[in-house]
Amino acid sequence: MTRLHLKEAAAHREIEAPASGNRARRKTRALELGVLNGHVGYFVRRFQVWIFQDFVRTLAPFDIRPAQYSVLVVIDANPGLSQTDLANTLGIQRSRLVRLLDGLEGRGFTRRLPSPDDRRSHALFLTDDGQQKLKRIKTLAAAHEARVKASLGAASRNQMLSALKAFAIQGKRRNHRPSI
Amino acid sequence: MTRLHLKEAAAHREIEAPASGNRARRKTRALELGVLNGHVGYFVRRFQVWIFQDFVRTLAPFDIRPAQYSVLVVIDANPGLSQTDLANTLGIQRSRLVRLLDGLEGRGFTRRLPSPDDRRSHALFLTDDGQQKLKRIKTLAAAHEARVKASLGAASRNQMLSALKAFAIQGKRRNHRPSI
DNA sequence: TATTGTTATACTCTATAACTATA
DNA sequence: TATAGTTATAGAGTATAACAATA
Repeated sequence: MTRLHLKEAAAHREIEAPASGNRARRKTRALELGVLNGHVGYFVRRFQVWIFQDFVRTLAPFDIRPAQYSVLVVIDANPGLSQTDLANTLGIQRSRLVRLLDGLEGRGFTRRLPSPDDRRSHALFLTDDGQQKLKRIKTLAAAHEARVKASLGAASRNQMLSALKAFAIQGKRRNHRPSI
Repeated sequence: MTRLHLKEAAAHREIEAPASGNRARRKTRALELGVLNGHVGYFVRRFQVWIFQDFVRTLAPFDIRPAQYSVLVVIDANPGLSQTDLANTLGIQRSRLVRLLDGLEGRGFTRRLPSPDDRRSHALFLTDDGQQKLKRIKTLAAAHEARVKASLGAASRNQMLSALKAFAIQGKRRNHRPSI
């Protein structure tokens, strides 16, 4: 307890100090991350936020967010799939997918057709317009991906991608829950 | 357009098929990820969600979430820092940090003391109890991290960590905004 | 004028539970 | 009984704008 207080006091003093170490007036202290340096999750999260920001910015002309993009892509790659299958594939809640599809359908990207063999479920398709727009969307997404690659370095990017894919595949065995 | 419709029809037929390829009755189709396979962001996001889920589950005895953990750790490593410095370090909004600290302070983890050299700002500290609890919290967090390492493989995990750190450091030069 | 902490608002997203109509 | 789609709710998190006190 005593030691802790001394430690606090010392650090407190540190910010009281002139802090003229760098240049004119130091605006931000150099901060320690402590044990966060040993947590992959911390850096993964920061990276993910940055990626999403860049994605949203890049896709702004189409007003498409990452989740919407993944929905469009998977429907395009698996026409006629059900909402449950789509939700499970993407690791999102069925209930969340409903509003996601409502939005995309309202904007003319997707359609819900009656499933031919189960009257409870829908068969999902892209509209013709949705298909055409998706092509252009994919071009912008590719530009985004190039930026990711550049900011990470091609080698690291490729290593990371295969490591994460291995994790994802392994995850299918890990549990059967919607989230990975 | 014709080709697209044919493609749709073919896939549609696929789900109409008996689908008895695997075992008794196939519950979920094997779905294609399409171009998502080329997007790091998709897999990073899935990984990040899994990590957070595991973290929350592991830290449940202390009811501590990732953001709260990172706040505690950085205050512990930089006693007396200001809210703005903390927010910038973690890449979160100043406005978000307010409620985060309200919660932690209400639970006796942290304290806001008046800054000695700027009456606008606060100097943040852990309470004695907060320090003691954080030690035990770190133990659980380490167990979580071991699980991350195991599910990723030690080699991939280390590569990923250093690649993400390099990205984060580079990001400090990239822009001065709070988000990385 | 600029910055610090704060309040407020809008959206996105995760997590759950429950309901209906089908199976 | 179980499943598909849906509705509703709670909470976390991002993004943004504005305000009072202080620099």
